Amino acid sequence: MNELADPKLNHLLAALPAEEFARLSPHLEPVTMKLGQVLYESGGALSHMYFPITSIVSLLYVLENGSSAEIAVVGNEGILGISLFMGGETTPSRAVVQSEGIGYRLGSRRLKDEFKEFGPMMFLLLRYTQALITQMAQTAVCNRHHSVDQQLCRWLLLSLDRLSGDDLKMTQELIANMLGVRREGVTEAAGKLRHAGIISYSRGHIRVLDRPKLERNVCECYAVVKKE
Amino acid sequence: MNELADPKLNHLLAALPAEEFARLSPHLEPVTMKLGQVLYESGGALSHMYFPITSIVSLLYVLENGSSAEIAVVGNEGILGISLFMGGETTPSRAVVQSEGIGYRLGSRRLKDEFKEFGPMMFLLLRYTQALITQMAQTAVCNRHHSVDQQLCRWLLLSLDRLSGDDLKMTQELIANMLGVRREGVTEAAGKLRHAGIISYSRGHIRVLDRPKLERNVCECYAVVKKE
DNA sequence: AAATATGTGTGCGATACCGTACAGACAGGT
DNA sequence: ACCTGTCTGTACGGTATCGCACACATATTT
Repeated sequence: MNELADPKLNHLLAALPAEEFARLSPHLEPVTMKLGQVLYESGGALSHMYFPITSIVSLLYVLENGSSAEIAVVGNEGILGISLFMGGETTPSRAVVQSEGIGYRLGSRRLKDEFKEFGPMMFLLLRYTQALITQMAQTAVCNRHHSVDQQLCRWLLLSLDRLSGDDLKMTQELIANMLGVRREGVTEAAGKLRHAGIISYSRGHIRVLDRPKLERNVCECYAVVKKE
Repeated sequence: MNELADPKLNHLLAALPAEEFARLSPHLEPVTMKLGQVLYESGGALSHMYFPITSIVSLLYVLENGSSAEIAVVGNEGILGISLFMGGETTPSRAVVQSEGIGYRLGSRRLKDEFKEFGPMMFLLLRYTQALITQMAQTAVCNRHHSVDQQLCRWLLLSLDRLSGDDLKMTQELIANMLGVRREGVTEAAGKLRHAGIISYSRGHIRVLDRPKLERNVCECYAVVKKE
């Protein structure tokens, strides 16, 4: 990668006043995030905080028996590694790259120093954490009360919002992991959407054809999370 | 109430260094929390932060159609109103008193001032928030993957841990609201536990007879949340 | 070209939970 | 003692999701 993306494409970094950004930017390290890459393991130590630019990362919570559920999604609107400044050294969830792309990262030491300046960075991080909590809560109720069909719509839209095009590279198997349902359930729900002419897909490539229709199928949870 | 409880029975206040506690304590206002009382409405403004002593409060997330799910429980180990210092003026969830009791509260203005001292209070609050996030995440996966039976066990144990005795005052209807299931589902699950000699109950009074057995029925989620 | 791996479609029966309906048990007030 | 409201027990069909099994299609490797 010869051309480096502007760190300010991450909304959080963009919201930082010039002075703070200048102080931080020498320490920002560009990283490419590969599909399926695990940034944090659940219970593991955190060495960096990540600022996605074109990538999307899922926060998964994994049970002992291996079944899992997505509790939040982070794209260029947010950051990964909030536990770092919240006081824990470890994170309870696993962070998996859901859509390949680039981003920046910041060493934990540097981040903590910046946080302890009690400046704009701290308030930004806290406000984002608040938004993340909201997203988690909404996801939790959605899990409980809405059908797989609806959840798939929500998931597609949330992913789409964080990407430029109408394409996403993602197998039904992986989506099933995120939603915490069977792969067959996703196949069926996706089949309905395809039949309705809303999406098309094949072997790990999904294309959204009719976004307005997709939005008419989704549950209220999408709007709430989007507002963030 | 002539006799006032010691504010330090709240773990968070207890963890505060003497100096900070002295500064805060004149502003702590004792409150009684009645069963079913709503401390915060979802989307509403927050005037105070609450420190439960003998009460237990549930954080509920309510959908448009009225169905709800509990996303976290707070007793004397924690606080209510984290949105206050996280930067939002409103909270996304509804806070309902689940077990009658007393507590203290602190005006939002005073709290924010204290938070901005960037002292021990801030770090305590942040660490607790981290624990709360963990609890929310665990609850979310539990919702998705575990049976009503297991969730009821978890719920009973979590409530019990925050009380002194083996009794709780709580109808099956309310438990159902918390777990986001039908009342009949709770009746059935509770019936099984009673039949197994683990609990007894009648008209809003539940008594746990055999806690070890209850713990053998619960899912892993309980242990994780308890560790906090 | 053949062999293998990966992703998707489909078709069961099993089951957990839902929605609804109603009956009985108990508490409190008049 | 009665009425009324609240809490609990039970039943029944309906449905979404599960768990499993297997066929098929399309990439990827050999």
